[in-house]
Amino acid sequence: MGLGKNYEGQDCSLARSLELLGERWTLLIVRDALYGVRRYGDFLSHLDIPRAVLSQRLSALVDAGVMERRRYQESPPREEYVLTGKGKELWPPVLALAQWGERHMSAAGPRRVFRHVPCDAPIGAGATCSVCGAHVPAGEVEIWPGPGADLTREDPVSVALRGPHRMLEPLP
Amino acid sequence: MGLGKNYEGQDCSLARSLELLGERWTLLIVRDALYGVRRYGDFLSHLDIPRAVLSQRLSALVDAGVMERRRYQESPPREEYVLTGKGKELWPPVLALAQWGERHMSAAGPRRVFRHVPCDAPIGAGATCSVCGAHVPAGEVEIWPGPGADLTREDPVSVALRGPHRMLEPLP
DNA sequence: CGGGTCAGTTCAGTGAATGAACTAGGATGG
DNA sequence: CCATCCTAGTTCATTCACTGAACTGACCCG
Repeated sequence: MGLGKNYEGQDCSLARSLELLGERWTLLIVRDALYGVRRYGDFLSHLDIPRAVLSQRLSALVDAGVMERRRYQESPPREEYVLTGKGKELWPPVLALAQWGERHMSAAGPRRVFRHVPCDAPIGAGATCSVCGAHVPAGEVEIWPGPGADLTREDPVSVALRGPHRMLEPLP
Repeated sequence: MGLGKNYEGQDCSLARSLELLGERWTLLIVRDALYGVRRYGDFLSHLDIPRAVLSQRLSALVDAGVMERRRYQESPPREEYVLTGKGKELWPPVLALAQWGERHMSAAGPRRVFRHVPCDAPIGAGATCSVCGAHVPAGEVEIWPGPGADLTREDPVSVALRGPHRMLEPLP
């Protein structure tokens, strides 16, 4: 998507968001990051994204302050990408889009189920807990495979997500 | 975005949604439709979108059951595009993305303010009313210009949005 | 030294977006 | 009745972005 090139005339915060997030692949990268994916190679194998695009998108997310690139070992030097606070706040829109897709685009039932850990209760509309009713931050969410989950993928991230997993905890 | 071409390997409802909604311009068209825009020419002048792209996107939205194309006058024959129930349910994700943009991408303050009409109260996170706490459907929302609004645009939709407007009501 | 891994970059080919011009059905006005 | 205008598109050449494959470079292991 033409970064900064087009949506500029739009008098709308949605357009501001989409200049960054509306690019192909970008929201899927953020979703994976929320799940806990941190390494270049894991994004690559889980998303099946061209390497050049992944590099460009990660740089854009870092430049926008949504992710942070940091060295997690010195020898050999290895970088990881983690969400900043700004990035973690993308959890409600990502969930809202996923829930819409689940209701309207997914025939086989939910692929993933999200639970509020303190309440051990499912999460409903607007990222609120169905028991305590509070807005649930990403860190209090556990991801479970749902009935519509695809069990054929063999990349490390897909394999790790066959069991429950706390969101934002490193994966795999 | 490669419709049906790429995100297919993705085991995720978000990817299903993005195959349709992740294409350039599509969510902005949905936003305008939520505001009440219905006619080809109004989308065109408000969005500054190439005609060919608008035609393709509207067709895709109609094919996906998000919008409905219908004749609103016979002579001369004129078509309008209105959101279906499935389309109106995109209001929570659209709002969530716009709110994120407002918090993190908009320096000048909110461009638009949304109010829950029965309660006359602002709408908060998760498309819930800040007074009654209920989930607010798009039809109960009124749009007001906010402090960051751009008052220089002169297309009919921008002009109409300088005053308050009930969402989904025909615009302009 | 040879082979392997990780994290990228480079590059040619393809497909989509863009803007301008064109089309078509009907209304409007003199 | 002819010229012009309006709305809603389609067509087309150009530009741009995405894609997949190959390549680079830093480092480790045996």
